[in-house]
Amino acid sequence: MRKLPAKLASQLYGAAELIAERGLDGTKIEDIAEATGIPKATIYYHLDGKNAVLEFLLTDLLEMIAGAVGVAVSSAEDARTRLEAAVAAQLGVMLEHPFLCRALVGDLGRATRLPDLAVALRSAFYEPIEKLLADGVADGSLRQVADPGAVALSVFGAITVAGLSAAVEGPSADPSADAARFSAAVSELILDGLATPRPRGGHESDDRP
Amino acid sequence: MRKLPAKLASQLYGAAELIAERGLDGTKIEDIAEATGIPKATIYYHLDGKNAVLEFLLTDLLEMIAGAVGVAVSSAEDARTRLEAAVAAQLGVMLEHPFLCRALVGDLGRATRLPDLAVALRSAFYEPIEKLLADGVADGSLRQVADPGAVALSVFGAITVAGLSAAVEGPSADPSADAARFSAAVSELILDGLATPRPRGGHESDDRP
DNA sequence: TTTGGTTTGTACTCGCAGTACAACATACGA
DNA sequence: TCGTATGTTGTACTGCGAGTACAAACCAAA
Repeated sequence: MRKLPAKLASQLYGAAELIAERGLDGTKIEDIAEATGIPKATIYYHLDGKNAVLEFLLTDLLEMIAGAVGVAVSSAEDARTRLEAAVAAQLGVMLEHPFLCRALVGDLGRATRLPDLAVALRSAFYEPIEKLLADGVADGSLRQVADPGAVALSVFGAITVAGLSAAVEGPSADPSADAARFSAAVSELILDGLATPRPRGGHESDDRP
Repeated sequence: MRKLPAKLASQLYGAAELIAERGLDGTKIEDIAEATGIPKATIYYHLDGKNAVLEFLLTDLLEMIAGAVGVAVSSAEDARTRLEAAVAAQLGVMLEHPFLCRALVGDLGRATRLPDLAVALRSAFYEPIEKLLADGVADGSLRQVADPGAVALSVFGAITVAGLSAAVEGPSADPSADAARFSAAVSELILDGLATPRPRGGHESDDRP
């Protein structure tokens, strides 16, 4: 349980695809043992069971996301720009780890029921956004909205679902290209909205009379 | 298996809260039997096991959502207005059935692995939105976006995550008020975006120099 | 009353998570 | 060199709970 040696940790990733594909329930500990090359007895020596395997993998993913987003968010730009960067960062990490993402969707329920993970989830995904929205109002780069909490939640949903479903579509040949595509789409949506009055970013051209 | 008598169906809903709370794995068939008053043997007579219980409940939820959204979408208004109505409809149903929603999040993985459900999920949530966006471009009430598929996905995410997490927060005293609140926030986001240039709906007042 | 669907209790099988434990490896001092 | 501590692994076992088998009711209709 404590501090899982690096070698084993890296081997454990071999289980991600399995879990992503069949769900944790559909995956026997023996399968994990076989896929990772770590014998069952050893797994149990270090980890408190199946859930702990998932927890380990997902914690890692969440930390990567939180890290990347953290960097994106802490630049000196205005909040609007940082929001775009955060979107790109989150989607970038997610698309780089499609199996982990799929495992996350697949066992989201379990994940939210593992207290540590629930916290990690919140701090990886939701909190940075919440903060950016507040910053944006302060620096004038984002609008004041009526219900910031609910909006932050939606923004979080927009980003995350895009990433998750991209990951579910199966691993792509060029994750970073996909990430760029999705991140442009998401940013376009959450910054400029869908209603017709002219956007302002400028990289658009929909003038047809 | 087929056509589960109405009486049993209604009793089965008694299992929703249980499943929402502990996840399907954490819920023994015996627990379900006890909670619903339907003896285990009878459950197995009609249903193909635990998954089928979940499938039954979620199919129902998804049909309710698809139905409500379907109505909202088929009015004579322009697409923008119908989009708002669809958001409100989806959130309305979701908040009316918090336990089912929680069960859905909790066992999303299983849900997506049950083929019928995956289809129902798509057609309840995603497809109507996709269509509305296209309609909106056609009737001029919504912008043309660069990547409609990805944007539709994000919109879907924005709505659904808002609803889901509202449901997870625990059942509210006044679901329809919450639904209205969330639906306003989501519509505000996806229609007008967050960037600073003036919104156009008009019910905003953030002029502070 | 017979027939055919339901309902339910009881008792069973069986797969798999988790545990126990013994044998072995490795390492680091003394 | 031994001893002690810490990891590694095989093997055999326990226990829980899903799903099954089945027989005995039950309840229409015909």
